[in-house]
Amino acid sequence: MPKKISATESITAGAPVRERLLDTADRLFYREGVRAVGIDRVLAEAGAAKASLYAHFGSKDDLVAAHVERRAAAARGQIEAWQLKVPPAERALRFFDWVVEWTRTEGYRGCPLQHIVAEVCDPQHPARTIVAAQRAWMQGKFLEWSKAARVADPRAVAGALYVLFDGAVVASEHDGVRRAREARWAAERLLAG
Amino acid sequence: MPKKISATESITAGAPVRERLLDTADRLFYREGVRAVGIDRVLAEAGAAKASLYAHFGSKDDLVAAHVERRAAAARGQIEAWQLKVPPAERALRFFDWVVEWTRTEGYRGCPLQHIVAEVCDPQHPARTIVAAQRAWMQGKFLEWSKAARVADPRAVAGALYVLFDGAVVASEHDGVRRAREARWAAERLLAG
DNA sequence: TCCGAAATAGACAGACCTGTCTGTTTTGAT
DNA sequence: ATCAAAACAGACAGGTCTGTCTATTTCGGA
Repeated sequence: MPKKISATESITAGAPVRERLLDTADRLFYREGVRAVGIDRVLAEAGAAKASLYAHFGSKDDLVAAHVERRAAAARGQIEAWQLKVPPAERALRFFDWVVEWTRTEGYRGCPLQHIVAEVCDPQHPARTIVAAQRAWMQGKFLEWSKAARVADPRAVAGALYVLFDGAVVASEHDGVRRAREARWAAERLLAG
Repeated sequence: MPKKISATESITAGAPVRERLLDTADRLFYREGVRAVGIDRVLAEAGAAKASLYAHFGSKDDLVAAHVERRAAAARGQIEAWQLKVPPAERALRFFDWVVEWTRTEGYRGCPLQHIVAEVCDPQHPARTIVAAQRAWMQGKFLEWSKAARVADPRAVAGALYVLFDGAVVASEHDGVRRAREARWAAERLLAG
């Protein structure tokens, strides 16, 4: 008799258990928050045993960190790939097209990295160090793009663009895509002047 | 023998119990998050009995909502008062001075209203409706100030300023006041052009 | 076919959570 | 001084949480 496959675990059923756990945790943690989702929910929806989770990840905190690292790495990968299709001088502005697309995606609920900082107040938490690293990486990108855009003050513009980006991400969570578009409009004016 | 006063409850000890509870909840919820703080913590630090909490607030969710409403009302009050000291045409820009001051305050940890949306995924939660109302109010303010600043496109500028505001608030939580200052710099350029 | 590694199932401990309920003490107004 | 409302103290129920542990099953390679 074939192994039973429940509706909730159908997406990654059959995959190695570590992948199944991370896929499920990633989805639930983003959708409902890392504190609201317990281990048992993840195990049930992943169709995995508790011992497997602790063998692969060690603790819930480390599972949360793995989820954050996966999201961060995915974002870096997408941004790097997207970059290649855009001339360097246009990247600072057209990055906001990428943001608009992101905030338009089904089930968009804001930035998981921002959420972690809201949910986990301990700055020593493994997930928080990943967030800090990602922010440093993003800061570097904004500076690189601002320089390539040949603006008068690349450092100031890079900082302003980062604020616009953070704002677009969180404001779109509340008010919808219009905020991401407004951020793009603002970015255009900052880069033009 | 005088009533014992513990160190943690010293700030509002002696005040009516409802006020004591709300003060304590407000402080703990903001500092550690509404899910991380249980009512037993609130009761212990407020020096109150459980029955008092449920008599005055009905449930933890309603206590959370009261905390959010208090923060929202305090922000409205501060902004209305600050407004009076600034000529209408300068309000859009100089609002960001207010933001800089806020993000400089001791123990600043971002916007409690943004945190609520990250922590509570149910849009029907009483606290979420308060957040939505506050955002509508802020949107009105930005539009009013943008019109008074006599910019070419007040609606677009108002939207951009709101994104900058959200961004300043969340980015300063991660990276410190510099982000709020960068937001002010960007606002100045948006309002000048 | 057999063996070992990996995964599963699930009981269990110990802590914490919200909310209810009972009984006692305090307090303030008459 | 008396009485009623309010607050306190704390047990209790019923649930959830993370993490550990034991025992069983699955499965691929030699």
